[in-house]
Amino acid sequence: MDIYNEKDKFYVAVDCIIFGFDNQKLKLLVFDRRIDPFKDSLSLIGSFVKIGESVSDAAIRILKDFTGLENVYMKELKTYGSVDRDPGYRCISVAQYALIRIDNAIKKIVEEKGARWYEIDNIPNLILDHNQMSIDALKRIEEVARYKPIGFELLPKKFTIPKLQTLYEAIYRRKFDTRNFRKKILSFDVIIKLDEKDRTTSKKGAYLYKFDYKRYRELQESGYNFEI
Amino acid sequence: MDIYNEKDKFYVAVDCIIFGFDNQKLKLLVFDRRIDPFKDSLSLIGSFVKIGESVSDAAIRILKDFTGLENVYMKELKTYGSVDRDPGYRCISVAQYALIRIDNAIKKIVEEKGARWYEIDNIPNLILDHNQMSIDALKRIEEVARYKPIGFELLPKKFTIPKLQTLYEAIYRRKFDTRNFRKKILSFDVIIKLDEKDRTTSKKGAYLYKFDYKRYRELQESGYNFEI
DNA sequence: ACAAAAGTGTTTGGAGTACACCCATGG
DNA sequence: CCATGGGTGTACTCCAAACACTTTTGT
Repeated sequence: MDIYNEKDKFYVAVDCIIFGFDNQKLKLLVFDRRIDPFKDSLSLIGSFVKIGESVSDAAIRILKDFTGLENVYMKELKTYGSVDRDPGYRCISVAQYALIRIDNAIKKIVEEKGARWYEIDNIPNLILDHNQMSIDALKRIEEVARYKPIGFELLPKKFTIPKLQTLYEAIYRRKFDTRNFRKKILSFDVIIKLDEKDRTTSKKGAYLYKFDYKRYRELQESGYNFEI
Repeated sequence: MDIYNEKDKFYVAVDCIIFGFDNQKLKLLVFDRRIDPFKDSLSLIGSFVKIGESVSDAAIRILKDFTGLENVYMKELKTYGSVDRDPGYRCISVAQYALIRIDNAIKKIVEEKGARWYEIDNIPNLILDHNQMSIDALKRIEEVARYKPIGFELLPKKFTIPKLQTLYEAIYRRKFDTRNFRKKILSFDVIIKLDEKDRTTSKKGAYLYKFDYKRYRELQESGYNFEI
């Protein structure tokens, strides 16, 4: 074992599966490739890891290069390592999924970069194994959302409970009962009611809340379970 | 982006975190390295992925080479990709965790290979980031065991309910109530009672059961939840 | 007969689910 | 004044958790 053989060296790529929420639907960020290989096809964003860079740093760099975003919720999904996954050269990809807030700033940035949001049940053909990555990432989000409050990563800093509910309904593709949903969310005791209302979606207006990261971490340390 | 640079090529390793259960404690399989680098240190098993081999095939090959085992429950844990994780050369490792049944055959094999089982809360110093891998894998097992019946992978084909309970107590490091545990396990309806008894641990003898993989898959397809 | 593990039921509290109406406001 | 989305309470069901004694049999 442990025989060093120069032939057995690989390109290592990072591909990012980026999800956003536009207050209605859960969406995937897809890029129109302007350069070869696969020019004019659709793909996720990705790039090779540089030899002097950690895989996670590469992921952060790639996300920033393509979207301008930093401090984004991003986690490793899994490694895609089949021999023939990329016909051009032998390359393994460490896929990462990211959750971002869609606001006007990001909207503009991504459009400039030739990107588009697609609804998750209407994803177009992507290059290589990028469709599989998207499917796997979506499944992972469903799993993770079950016991970690990742939903807040997709919402603006200030959000209303009805929006939060719409988000979870988008993730799980089913409706929740308003009263039960509120009860559950509030019972976690990790969101703080603000004195402002959001009147953009109703005349009455809905109270804005913010996520209490500090309290969340406290509860998490003590083994609390956020199962939705 | 996508600039091919021969310099940016990596060795890709697979390291396997192998857990076993000896009817009492959950244990980790650790190897005494007989070759350089790190000769005479302790480590997990691992090797480089070959250029013509998928990452998952490499994992299967490595496990077989070191333990002789095939058809083992093995899943990807995560990728370890820091720049300085291996001082010798730039190398990323795709760690995999595996669950195996400890029987006499495997006992003999692993001893011949210079391997030893260590109790999970008494793991010695391992090379590189292998201690971190073990910690991460253990945490993952706890998570997965919560909603998938992976426990059966660690037990003999025929097992008793008290043994199954001991296993879960080893994974979660806490005691369960006998009556509630039985009730829960039997309610899943995925184990089949046999006509034999195991009398090795008591005079009365405990009925042996086997896992019903077919039924398990059926239930899984229909979205059943095996939360312990 | 006794030690040691296997096996068995019931009660209780809390959480999930189902369900329908009033509120506030802008137009 | 009415249309629209926001917000609230209760009853029922079911599952998890707590809890103690009997059975079997080798020694």
